[in-house]
Formats: sequence, C-alpha cells, structure tokens
Amino acid sequence: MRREPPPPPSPSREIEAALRTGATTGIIGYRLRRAQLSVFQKFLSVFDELKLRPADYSVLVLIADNPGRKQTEIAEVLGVKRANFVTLVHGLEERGLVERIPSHADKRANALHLTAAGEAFLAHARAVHETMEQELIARLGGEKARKTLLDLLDRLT
Amino acid sequence: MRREPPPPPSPSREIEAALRTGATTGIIGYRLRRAQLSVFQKFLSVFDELKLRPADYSVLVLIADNPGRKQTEIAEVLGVKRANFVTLVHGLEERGLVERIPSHADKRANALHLTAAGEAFLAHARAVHETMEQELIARLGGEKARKTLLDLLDRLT
DNA sequence: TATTGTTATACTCTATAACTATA
DNA sequence: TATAGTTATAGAGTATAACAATA
Repeated sequence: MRREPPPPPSPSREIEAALRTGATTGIIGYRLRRAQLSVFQKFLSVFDELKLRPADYSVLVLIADNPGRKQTEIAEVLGVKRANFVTLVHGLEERGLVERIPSHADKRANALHLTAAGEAFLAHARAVHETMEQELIARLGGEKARKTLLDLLDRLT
Repeated sequence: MRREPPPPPSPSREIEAALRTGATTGIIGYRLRRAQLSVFQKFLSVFDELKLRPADYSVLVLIADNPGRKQTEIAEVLGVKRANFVTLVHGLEERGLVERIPSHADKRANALHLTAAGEAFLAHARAVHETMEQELIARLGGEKARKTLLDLLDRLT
C-alpha cells in the first residue's frame, strides 16, 4: 500500500493557513466564492465534451420544464439581462437544441421550446449532471448534508 | 397592525417555483452561485462608500496579517493571476493604503506592507465588514449555523 | 406609453504570452 | 534556466442605452 506523497511546504500554504485562522476566519463571502468557483470548475471540466456552460444548461432545463415561455421570462428567472440572453439562446438555436417560435398571441414575443434533438441532448446532459451531483453529495457527507447546505444557502439569497 | 402587501403573482414567480421544485431541485452549483452573488451584492452596497471591492478587501486583510510577503505569494493564495494582481495592488498603492518595498534580499521582488493610513482604513473596513458578517450570521440562524455552512463549503472546495 | 427582442457598447474579471531584470 | 514584476491583449460575463415592431 502506497502512501500519498506529502504536499511540499510552500509559502502559499503558510499564508493560506494564516488566512484560514485568526482574524479572517469567518469571511462567509470569501468561502462562498471559493466553493462556487470550485464547483463551477468541476462543471466546466465535466461538461467540456458537451460544450455546455452552466448558463446553457440552466436555460435548457428551464425551457424543458417550462415550454412555451418568452425569452424575457426565462432570462429574468435566471438573472440574465434580456439583451445578453439573446446571444445565449441564439447559440442554442444554432446547435439545433432550441426553437424560437413566434407567438401568435403576442407578435413581439418568441415562445421557447426544445427540439427533439434538444430533448435527447438534455436527457444525456441531465444524466451527466446527476453523476456530478452525486459526487458533490458524497463530498458533503450525504443527502442530509446536501439538504442542510441548500437550506443555509437559501437563507443567504 | 398592517399586513405586508402580497407580492403580485408574476410569470417569473411561477417559473421560479417550477425551477425550485421537481427535477431541478438539487442543483448545488446553481444555488451556490445565487447565494454567492447575493452576498457579493450586499458587500458591494455596504462597501460602496469605502470604494472597496471584495478582492481589494481580501488583499488588505491578507497583507495586514502577512506583512512583507511578495506580490506573487499574496496573489497565488487569493487565486488571482500575478499579471492581474499588478493593477489591483497598484490601485491600493495609489490610494496610499499599501506600500511596495523593493526587497534587498531578492531585488526582483516587492515586499508588501500596509501604510499607517492603510492600517487605519482597514480597521474601519474590518468593523464595517464585521457588521455585515453578523447580519449574515443572523440570517443563517446563529453561530452554529455559520460553522455548519463553512464546514460544508470547505468540503466542496 | 409600455413591452419584446435586438444591436451596440462598455466595463469588469479572468487568462495567456512575452518582455526585463534579476536569481 | 527559472522566477518576480510588468505590459499588452483577448475572452468571458455583465451592465445600460437605444431602436423597430407590437401591445
């Protein structure tokens, strides 16, 4: 049985230790940012093959669960400006995953739907995501820990 | 006693409800991002008068607790590229908060210190931050909840 | 008048390459 | 050769203003 090689002592480790102790221990925003960046980095590497960014995935999920909604509605829920949402949804449309169907009830609006290809693609993406999610849950220490985390995060939002 | 006016039912609320239930309930990364953005937004509004961004504050705290370190060391711990750290620390230097003292041990390096003005400024900033932190802790439900959150976040990092 | 989608634009943050002066 | 600081630059993400078509 091989031992893990010990990490080399480096100045940055000393400083990191200092950052994590003493007067700076309780910086919630800082720890939140580091954790979020770490999870997003994981997401990017896992979804690299699918060419899906976090925003793309959330848009696909939201359209799938709420078909026929206007661009403005989907964008608002995700906290994306409608001006920036245009580029996002056009990219998904060019890949044949999303359809922008002109609404006959309101000729200004586009109703968003997934294509058949989009549904199939999302099914695969959801499976990939579920695997990642299970790994995160394992790291947290189980389902109960996940629920605790989401509850605490909601109180900050 | 007046009742709060009920929030108007809007399409976005319906969609948000859909997002928070069903198949998309457990997206840890999404919830993490929303909470982080919310806390950073709070930070920006609270520190607007001090013209301090989150990265600025963390740099000041780190220099104060680890005086004499090189730029590269501080930058690395914070996850900032040393190229981008230059602009950051120069800004703090122009405001008279930080000194870049050429190291005589290594003529390539700058040793970072806070000026007297920087120390005073940081003392004030720390007080402001502590107030914000206490508010976050209250929202979480107390010290124990904060400890639980930081522990869970560490497992994701 | 207000809203939907859109374009244009700008600002911040982040990432890489390349240079200089030292080591 | 490698490292510290620096400059230049490019790419995301995000913000606002303004326009045409429609409500």
